[in-house]
Amino acid sequence: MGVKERRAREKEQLRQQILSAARELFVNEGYENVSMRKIANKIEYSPTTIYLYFKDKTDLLDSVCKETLLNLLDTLEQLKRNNTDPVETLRKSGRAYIEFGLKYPQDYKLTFVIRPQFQKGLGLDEGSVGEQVFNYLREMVSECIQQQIFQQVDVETTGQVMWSAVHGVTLLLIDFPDFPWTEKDKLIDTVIHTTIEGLKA
Amino acid sequence: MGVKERRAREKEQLRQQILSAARELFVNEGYENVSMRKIANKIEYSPTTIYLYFKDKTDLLDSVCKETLLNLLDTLEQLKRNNTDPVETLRKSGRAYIEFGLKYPQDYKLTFVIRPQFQKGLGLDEGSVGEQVFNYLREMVSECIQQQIFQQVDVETTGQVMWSAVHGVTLLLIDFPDFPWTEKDKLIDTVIHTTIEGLKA
DNA sequence: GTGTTATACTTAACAGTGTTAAGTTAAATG
DNA sequence: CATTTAACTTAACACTGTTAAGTATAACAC
Repeated sequence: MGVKERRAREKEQLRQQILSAARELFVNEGYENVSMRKIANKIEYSPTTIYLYFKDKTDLLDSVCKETLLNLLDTLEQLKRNNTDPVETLRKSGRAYIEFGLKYPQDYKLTFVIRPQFQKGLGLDEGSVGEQVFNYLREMVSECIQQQIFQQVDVETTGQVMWSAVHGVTLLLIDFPDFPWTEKDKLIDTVIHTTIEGLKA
Repeated sequence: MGVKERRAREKEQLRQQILSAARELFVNEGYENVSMRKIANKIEYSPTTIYLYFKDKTDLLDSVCKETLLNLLDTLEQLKRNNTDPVETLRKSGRAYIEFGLKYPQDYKLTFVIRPQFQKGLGLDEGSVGEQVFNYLREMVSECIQQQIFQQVDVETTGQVMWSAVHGVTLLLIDFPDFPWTEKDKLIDTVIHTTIEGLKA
């Protein structure tokens, strides 16, 4: 009975094709400026075919964002491998997070800014990839607290403060590219350094 | 020759009418979900009339955002009145900034997130209201540095770090209302406190 | 008061949007 | 080979931002 499996494989293949066409267009032209017809043209199918694979345009957005979060998670997880100093690991994680956002600015905005506008349900539900990313942060922060490096003992609050800092600088750098920023790397380092020192104090 | 002046006054009045109808709709229904026809209906004019007062929809957005920035600037300026301790003033300014964002979440997003997506030119040009807001921040930070309270001596970097922190927490609280945040006020206070302590260290 | 001009506004239209219902083609099953 | 089923398309609906052309009215000159 290999037929059904081949068909399923083909379906999955087209699904992926749609997804990557959508991502490419969303990223290059902006979510609002991409029409279902544009995506359809790119993959050489009729527009309505997409609706056989995705409920609607926001479902497509959802799936693109989920992929982005998986990529982010993967990037972060790779840092954990050789974690010696917990503070150094946290610092590196912060850097990696921001750099990820700057490397894929449109994907980042899509995931952390555009998506919430359309899907009130945050995508941080239990077991979701979004939650896994925040769990990673919790873990990093937790180790710093356990070693009594941080004054603040509440893991949740500490993690949220850290997230605020990196999220803030990432979005500002993306959204206001013409602003007379301090040298980019210096700004990023100072943001992370300041936050960590503040948590120590 | 009072006629021309009356006419000008009437034009300005309609312009304001359009603007406040647009703001109300943008805020309540989201920029994307508001059509020119909707705005026109609300003010009981034909859709094309709007184009006699605003170049296009993004121009309307621009004007709404400018008003928002003026409101924010006004809110901040009022804090400067009785400034005794510069650190305390900076702390209060940070709080006021975040609270402004949370009080008018849609206006905040419109100004600091949606607008940059449509208008690459940031609205932080010389002499703009946006620049005035950042100048306020510069001023606050500068006083802390002058009194040698902050270790970091670069006004620009310090200001940008501060902005990152408050911008970040504001947007996170707006965009992920269902996330299990620490008690909101505690989070805000900790973000500001951490950043300021970090800058001292 | 009448004719002319400029201003303010509207109507109609274009090319595009997300999405659905109905119709068609082609492949797998009996 | 006939039938069922899955995959895909066509046509349409109600909407979008925006422009060109047309209309009515108010202000002006005489």
